[in-house]
Amino acid sequence: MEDQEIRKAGLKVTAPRVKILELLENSEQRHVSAEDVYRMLLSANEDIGLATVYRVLTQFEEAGLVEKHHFEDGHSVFELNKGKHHDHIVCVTCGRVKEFVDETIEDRQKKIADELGFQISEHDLVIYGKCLDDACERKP
Amino acid sequence: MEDQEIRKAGLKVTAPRVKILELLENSEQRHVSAEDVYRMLLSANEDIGLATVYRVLTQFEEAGLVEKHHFEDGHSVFELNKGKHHDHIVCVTCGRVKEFVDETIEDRQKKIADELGFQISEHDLVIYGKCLDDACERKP
DNA sequence: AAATAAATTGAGATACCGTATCGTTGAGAG
DNA sequence: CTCTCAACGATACGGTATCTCAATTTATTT
Ligand SMILES: [Zn+2]
Ligand SMILES: [Zn+2]
Ligand SMILES: [Zn+2]
Ligand SMILES: [Zn+2]
Repeated sequence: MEDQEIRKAGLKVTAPRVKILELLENSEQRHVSAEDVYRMLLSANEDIGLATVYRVLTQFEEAGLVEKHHFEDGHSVFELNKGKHHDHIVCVTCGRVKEFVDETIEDRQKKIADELGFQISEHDLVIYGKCLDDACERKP
Repeated sequence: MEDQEIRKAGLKVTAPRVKILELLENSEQRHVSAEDVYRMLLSANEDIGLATVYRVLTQFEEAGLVEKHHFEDGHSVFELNKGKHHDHIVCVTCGRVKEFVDETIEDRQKKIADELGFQISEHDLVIYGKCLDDACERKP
């Protein structure tokens, strides 16, 4: 269960942590903000404070359970760590997010960092555009 | 002078706009935050409000005079628009920023957007790492 | 199972970046 | 020069995220 993962991360097993991890694993959307999580918890009648949501997500990030990304629209989004790196393409209209991996891009970045004298630690690549999905429309 | 550029952008030529544009053109650092600009203006004994700095930078961005980027450390940074697109590599220790252009990466992104059904509008690629500069150390 | 020490929680206060408001000032057209 | 409206500075405000703190809960030790 989730209990094991939480324990393995060096954290005590508490109701909020279990609920949030469950939620991330079962969520329709892979990429969710802290507010998204908070609202989902409210819908599920879970009495968990917003501060706790931020705290737990941050702890999960530090433990490597989740990753945090900054998209342009303002707030951070979190996603379960799948283990393999990927980048994102985001629809500027409907917010849909897709993931991709391109080894060529990855390799070029290593080369660039090398040439410019940087020991690369990570990178963020986000492509923004308009998706061609039929149901694409601005969110309320 | 700067007056021409501002006029060409469709904006009235006012002291704050001229001062801020001068500052961007003469600044040691190409990539500066609104707060940076504000502090530099204070140092130069210019009596310009922070709200005006934000306003003017935003107007410059809308006019295409400057570009705005989000790095991970929190606040936005602005830079004069050089006309040609480039990406950034940022030192996580000292904050040094270098620019690069890689046509291979640019091409791959177009291809990816195409394959995933997105009409690409822009992208943000930032590499983070530790620079090998002698004077690299965490800022106060 | 009860006691204990330490970590975690929720509510609210607080911090931070950036924007909106508003009365005053000043650019620039006529 | 006059007049009009954009732009200004100060300050209040908004949204996201963090901090504080008393009360609770966990997990370990009797
Ligand atoms: Zn869309
Ligand atoms: Zn992802
Ligand atoms: Zn740049
Ligand atoms: Zn450095």
